[in-house]
Amino acid sequence: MKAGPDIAVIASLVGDPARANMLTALMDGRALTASELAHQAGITPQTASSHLSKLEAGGLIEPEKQGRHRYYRLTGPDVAHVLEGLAGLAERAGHTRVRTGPKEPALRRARICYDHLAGDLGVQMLNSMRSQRLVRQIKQSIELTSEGKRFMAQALQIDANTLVHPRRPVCKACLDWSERRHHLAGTLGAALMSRFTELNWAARDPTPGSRVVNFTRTGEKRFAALFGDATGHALAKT
Amino acid sequence: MKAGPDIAVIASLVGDPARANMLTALMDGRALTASELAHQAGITPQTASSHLSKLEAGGLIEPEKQGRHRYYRLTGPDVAHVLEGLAGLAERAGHTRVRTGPKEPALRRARICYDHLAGDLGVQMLNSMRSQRLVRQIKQSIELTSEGKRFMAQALQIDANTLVHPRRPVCKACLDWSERRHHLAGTLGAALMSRFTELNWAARDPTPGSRVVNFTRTGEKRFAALFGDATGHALAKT
DNA sequence: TTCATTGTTCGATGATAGCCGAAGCATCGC
DNA sequence: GCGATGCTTCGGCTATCATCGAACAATGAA
Repeated sequence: MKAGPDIAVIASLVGDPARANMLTALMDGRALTASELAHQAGITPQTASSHLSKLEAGGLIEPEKQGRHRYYRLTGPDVAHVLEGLAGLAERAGHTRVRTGPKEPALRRARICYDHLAGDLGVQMLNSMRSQRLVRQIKQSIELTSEGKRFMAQALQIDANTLVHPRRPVCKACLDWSERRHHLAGTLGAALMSRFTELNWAARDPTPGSRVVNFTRTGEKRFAALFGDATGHALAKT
Repeated sequence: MKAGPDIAVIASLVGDPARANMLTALMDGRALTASELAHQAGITPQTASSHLSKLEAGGLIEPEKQGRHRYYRLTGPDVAHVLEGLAGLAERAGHTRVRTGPKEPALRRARICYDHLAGDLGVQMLNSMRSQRLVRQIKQSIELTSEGKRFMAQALQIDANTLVHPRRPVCKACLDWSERRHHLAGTLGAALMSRFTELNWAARDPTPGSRVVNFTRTGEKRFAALFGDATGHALAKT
């Protein structure tokens, strides 16, 4: 008579409180690690692992391995839209919820990730480079366009030809620790960071062990002039 | 730490296969009886009753009592949108489903409901009257506008003043047995039907006990000229 | 009234699924 | 190499919840 589960299987995935908490934590387009999602949902890692594999099998989230971590994000904006719709119905029915807060503002703003720029400004830079078509991103791999090469030479005196390295890519998308979006790694990312310090636009914080990067006033202006503040909006797919 | 159920409660309502089947059966905006929804879901009436009260408590459906029956419909187009979104995600994940078929075409087309016109044409007539602003509908109650009175007098020689009755309203929305949308009842509905027979536009089927109404060729043309074929689209609320 | 139909409530049963402890891989840093 | 961290798999426990039988309430028809 009737067909299989259909929308019920998807809805039941969202229907579990633990999974729903995970999904709402991912709604802004960021990617979170499995253990963070477990913490968000208030469950142990082993339970979270079970939930995450179910969500992945249902096509709601997709993983990205990065070292020991496993980052999860929503598979697309349509998933977020459905979640928003459900939240709307829930609100209409009288249910509410709370939000989380930020922490460590300086570290979130700008910091060193190995040898390149990370944090809010790092993500912002890559977003701007994408929208200016300085780079072209196919899946995980990024490459510099011809306009990008011109831009690097002209604005920052970086010769793209000197960046090629036998064991390291020129451009690489690196998942950002605080923003949970990609910023630019690779030899270009490193070259940009060292250029910023050479030009006195920015410097690593003197406190030993700190990874905070402090921008000077003029440095921040010049940076903004080159890489705007094209703050990617919430649902943009990294 | 975390707030209440939030979207999980809503999603878990849709997450049960039986409830999901009920909701998808309601997605086209029609209203169905409790027992029909039970049949759609393949469960017994008592189980369906439990599900329906939960869905109603969750604000996804709303009931309308009509005689012995209890018709349920979605509370609004937003519910249907969320269900569509879930169906999209389910389809993307590889799940499918089937559809039901029609039956009893003549009876669905046009028939007598007590003393007025029901079926596809009955629903069509009320829809057309609404879009022509001949009637004004507030909630369940319908009233004839001044244009409506003019229209009735001019096109069909019906004097609205003769329709008032101590114990029966002039206009009344009556839930349609086959279409599951409203058609026009009340003294106006009855007057229209008898006028149609007087004008030889339509006649009750001669077979004893049949409630089918047969329209003549010219009758169908005249009827269409007055009440167009403003087929209400799926998500229009009744 | 009496009967039939529709829909509800109650109670018991059963199966699904979330949950965690313990152990097993994989990766990173030393 | 070693230990630490992050994540997964396995096994068993428990609770929630869908399901149906039976009885009850409400409405319409004869």
